[in-house]
Amino acid sequence: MRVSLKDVAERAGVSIKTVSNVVNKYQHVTPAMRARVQEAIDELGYRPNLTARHLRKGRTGIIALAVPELGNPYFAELAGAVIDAAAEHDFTVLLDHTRGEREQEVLVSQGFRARVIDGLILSPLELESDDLLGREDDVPLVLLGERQYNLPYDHIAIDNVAAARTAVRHLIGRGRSRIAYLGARTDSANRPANLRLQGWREELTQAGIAAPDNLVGPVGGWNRWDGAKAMARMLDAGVRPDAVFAYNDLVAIGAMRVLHERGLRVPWDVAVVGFDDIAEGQFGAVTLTTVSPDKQAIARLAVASLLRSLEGEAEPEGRELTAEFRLVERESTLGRR
Amino acid sequence: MRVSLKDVAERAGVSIKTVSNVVNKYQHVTPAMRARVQEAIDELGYRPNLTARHLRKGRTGIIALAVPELGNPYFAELAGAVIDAAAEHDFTVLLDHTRGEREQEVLVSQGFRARVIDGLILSPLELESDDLLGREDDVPLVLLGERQYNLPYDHIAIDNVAAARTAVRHLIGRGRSRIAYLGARTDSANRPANLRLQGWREELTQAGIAAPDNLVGPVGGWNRWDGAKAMARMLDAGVRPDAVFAYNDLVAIGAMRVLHERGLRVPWDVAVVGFDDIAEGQFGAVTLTTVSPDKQAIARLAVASLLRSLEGEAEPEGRELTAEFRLVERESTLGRR
DNA sequence: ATGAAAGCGCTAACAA
DNA sequence: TTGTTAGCGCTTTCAT
Repeated sequence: MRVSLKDVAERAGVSIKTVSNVVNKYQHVTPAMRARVQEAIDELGYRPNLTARHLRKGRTGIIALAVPELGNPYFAELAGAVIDAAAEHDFTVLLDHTRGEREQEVLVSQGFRARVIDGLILSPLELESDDLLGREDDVPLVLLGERQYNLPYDHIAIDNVAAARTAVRHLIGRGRSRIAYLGARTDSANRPANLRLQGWREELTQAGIAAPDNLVGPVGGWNRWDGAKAMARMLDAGVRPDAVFAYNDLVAIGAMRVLHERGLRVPWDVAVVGFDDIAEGQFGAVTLTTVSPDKQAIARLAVASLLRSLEGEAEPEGRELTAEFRLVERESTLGRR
Repeated sequence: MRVSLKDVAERAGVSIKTVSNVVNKYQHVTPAMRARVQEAIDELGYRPNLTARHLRKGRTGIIALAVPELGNPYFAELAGAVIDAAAEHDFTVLLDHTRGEREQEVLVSQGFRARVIDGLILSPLELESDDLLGREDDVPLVLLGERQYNLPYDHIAIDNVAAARTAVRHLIGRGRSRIAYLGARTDSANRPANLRLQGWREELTQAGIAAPDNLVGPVGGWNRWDGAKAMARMLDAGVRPDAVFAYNDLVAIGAMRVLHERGLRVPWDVAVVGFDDIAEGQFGAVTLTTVSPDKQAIARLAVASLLRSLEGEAEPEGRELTAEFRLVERESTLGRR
């Protein structure tokens, strides 16, 4: 069996408390005593049992992060940022994925698998407000992403409408006028407004440019294939945009592949702007102009929000916390330099 | 404070044990009693404290996975597979990343951050055998990846030499004769043999094709930029391969970008084969031929290995466990169909 | 500065 | 079938 505090105490001929004091770097221990205990610790190869410590303290030092899927580089990169942000506060991260399925998201929010945690960061895709309304779990929760909820949980995102408008404005500035939006989810009727779609519409309207429905491409998901299919469908329908603003980089990349297959040149025939600034967009035959959310800031804000509820024991407030974004201009709108 | 078993027991007017029996779905409980206890549980909103259970059972149900970085889609996709494989056995996954830094890898292997775990899956990049030799941590460990160690820990990988040979054979079959290898790490002198490089050399030699040193491109890392720099350096040196076998897909993608910039057409001027089969390779202007390791199998084997040491309490054996791979042929060697 | 002892919430051996 | 009780290993008053 593993050595415990008691074993060390016996070996050193002192009480458990003293050993505990040494382990926890308590101030008032005589150097001699400290050395003696340390020797016993080293000899026995003692390592504290964190589970016991957690039970006693009521904290585990673990926070969970649940994202739709790690195969989406945005979430993988975000997860990396969260791990780093958590580590700064000596927290470690339990990772789960929901496949973007509502049922999975609900389970996670209720603490289905990860009940050993001090807090939960959830990035929902399908979750509805109602699902969180009767939440029984008392673990602090913070929400990430474009979806908006009117709930007593902090929500962290960038200003999606402003970001979308920035992207569309950039395209207009490059002389485009038939700007498509790729990535509308029209499958579920009562789905709340898509903020990026809204931003697209607002900016076009303000510029006095038409925003017809046939320039809005619906998708079944937000991956490369979904983008490819949506782009193909639009072109097959005879619609010929001179620019595409995609829900995210993956959709944009899928769309670019189809444009390439059809002999349409990016950006000359069709300019493309994505969203997320995943590393993949910096390579490929045509690098991708994209909205770059500050992932580090999002991660830091999320962890800080959790820490806040953890320390204050205050009631959750449902604050809207906003991270910065910037437009990164690359070849898919500028062309090769 | 949270409700505990005791609270429920009092409320229901039964003993703690009975409540525990109900919670743990113990067989021999009368339906009436079960209903009564369940009612109390629901009324009080009782949720078991897993930390206490863990302390008692000596197990946490958590395994840790440490990869170099989640920004590399291969590791992100692998992490997803591990999460799924672990979930099948009711384990959750704590994720950590090492940035491929030896020091971080050592810390993780010693249980630096994640000491609340039942097992550890580590995918090392820089770690040396010596680092693991004096390992104090008694948590079961399993190693992943190309590096080979002669240590009493299970190691899971595909047959890297065979995989590399398959890739090179494919290129030879496409009529290529000046096949470069991109991704040699020559920075640390005493680095063990690079199995993929070895496979490249073996296959060329067997085919009676020269394998000169100037066709071996050294890299500083295994990301897209490293691939781009290595490719550029080789071309700048006046070396003109007609094919490139890259250490992984990211290096291949970086190389393809440079080839594109220089007006060299893939696959006509230069064919490219990668390694990992990340989703990104299926898109882009030219889809990527690649060696596809069975990530699900790797994940399953890793989890199974951990479970084995957990249950058997047997001494670690240092088995070599091999997952399958296959070559996925795409446009970067076949051209557009 | 150090020790004694209670107890965090749970499981499991033993009793009834 | 259900109850009693002894810890799992640690932290933390309260004494000394």
